[in-house]
Amino acid sequence: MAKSQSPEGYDPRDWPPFAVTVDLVVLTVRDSALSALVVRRGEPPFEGCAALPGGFVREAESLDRAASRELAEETGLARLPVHLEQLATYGAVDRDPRMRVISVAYLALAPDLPSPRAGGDAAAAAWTPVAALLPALFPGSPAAAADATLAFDHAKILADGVERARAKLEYSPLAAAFCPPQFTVGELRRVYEAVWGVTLDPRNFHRKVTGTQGFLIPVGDTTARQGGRPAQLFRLGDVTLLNPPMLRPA
Amino acid sequence: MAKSQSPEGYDPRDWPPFAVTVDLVVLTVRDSALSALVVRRGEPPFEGCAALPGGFVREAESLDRAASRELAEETGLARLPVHLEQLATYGAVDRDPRMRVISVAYLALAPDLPSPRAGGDAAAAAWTPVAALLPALFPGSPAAAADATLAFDHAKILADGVERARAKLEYSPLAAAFCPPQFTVGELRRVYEAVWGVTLDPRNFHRKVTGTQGFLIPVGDTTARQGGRPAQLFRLGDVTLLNPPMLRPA
DNA sequence: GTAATAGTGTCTGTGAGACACTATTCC
DNA sequence: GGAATAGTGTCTCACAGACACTATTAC
Repeated sequence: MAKSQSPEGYDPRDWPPFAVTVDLVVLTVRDSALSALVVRRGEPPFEGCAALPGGFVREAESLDRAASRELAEETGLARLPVHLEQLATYGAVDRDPRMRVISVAYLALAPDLPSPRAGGDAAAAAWTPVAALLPALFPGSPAAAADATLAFDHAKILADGVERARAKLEYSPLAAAFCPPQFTVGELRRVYEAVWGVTLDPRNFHRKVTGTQGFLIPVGDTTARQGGRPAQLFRLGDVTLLNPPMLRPA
Repeated sequence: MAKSQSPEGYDPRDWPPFAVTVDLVVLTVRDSALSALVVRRGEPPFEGCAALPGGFVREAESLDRAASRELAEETGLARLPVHLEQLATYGAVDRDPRMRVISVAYLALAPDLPSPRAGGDAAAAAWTPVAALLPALFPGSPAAAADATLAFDHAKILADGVERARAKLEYSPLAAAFCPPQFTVGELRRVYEAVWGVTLDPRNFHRKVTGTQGFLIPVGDTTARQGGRPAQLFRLGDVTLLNPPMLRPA
């Protein structure tokens, strides 16, 4: 930004125009499986492939606003109780064969929504288990289905998003973004297990998570959503950083 | 990217053109102070302010290539022994008063280079202590000088870059990117102290860093660059993740 | 000698993981 | 009763931080 050839201001010839889009990695936990929102492409290139939802940034909106607008459009829900943060930007010259596109990817974490999308958009978005899209991230999972190939560089973007989510669960209370407002320790544990792709000792997990100051606030009620002994309900506390962190097993 | 109004392909009217730039947060440790490379603006807006080096992305180069090209131009060095990674993208509507600019920021970590810049560019880049640019990041440092105000949203970008560097020192061997190819434990400790803005116990630091498998490889030689008992020289090992991590003091 | 830096040893508290055990529900 | 989930207690090992002590240089 400091090196224009015309020091008095910007000459349009100085800067080649780029198309700027936002792509969304929207994750949730459904049936104990980490799942991502994908659309089905109906036209070339990559016709028939799965793709991440996204769209062009408008002239008068910030990147953050473009991301939340696209998220609302794709899910059909206006006020979404989700976490949304910028992930990274992808700008390889040939990432879109038609033209030069810079894509700013965002990561969204959502609780298991009753219906993936109720709105009336052309390409219906659907939840797909990440293990089917990127088997390499979940060792031991079956090979990817043929129709689970992601278009463009979206496999890389999704992988980066999953890795970001995995890392954030360690030192932030973000796992609760996958849960309803009130949840049990067991539900929270299943989130960690689904995102990390591991199994955790329920007893150590319980002791650790309830012992971390400010993470979980008991609501005082109990529930028996899973069968077995009813569990205490909690809501998320106000910490932004977990201390000590929840470390992934080595 | 999935929601063009003209499904057969892209119509230029679909996507408003944006200028795309890269901005660089280049950090080094000079005289035990974390310092950043800044240029002095010679024209409005923000005339006379400090700014991060950067420039427009060219039509046929990737974002990563644009960043390393700008870095080479600003430092005047062709083959730089630096770490370079993408930081984040800044796209507020009014971040540049003249036009809509999307800026992809990159973070570079460099050893203390003999001369900040030998090349012949208009705005000479100079190393400035981060504590002078962003006193809030270093509690106890004197207030910022008047000429240390950063242009545009560069204060936020620099703060994000410093925070990224601080976090990466914990779980990656990236502190060595601030050191020459061979270095002592004391030099490495001064890097941690400068970046984190803390003082560390030299004895515990030594035991911990030499005990982390794969981090430091003894070269077999010694040096007495600091006066006092000569210290062993090490080179960086081949780990990419420190286990256990070097945790910042709470 | 003193000052300065390098490096080792030892103790103590905290926390992670393994796992025995009890509690409360549904069937 | 048995199966399933919730929750507590206890043990062991690893590591972070505090700090005494020795080692090797420059002056």
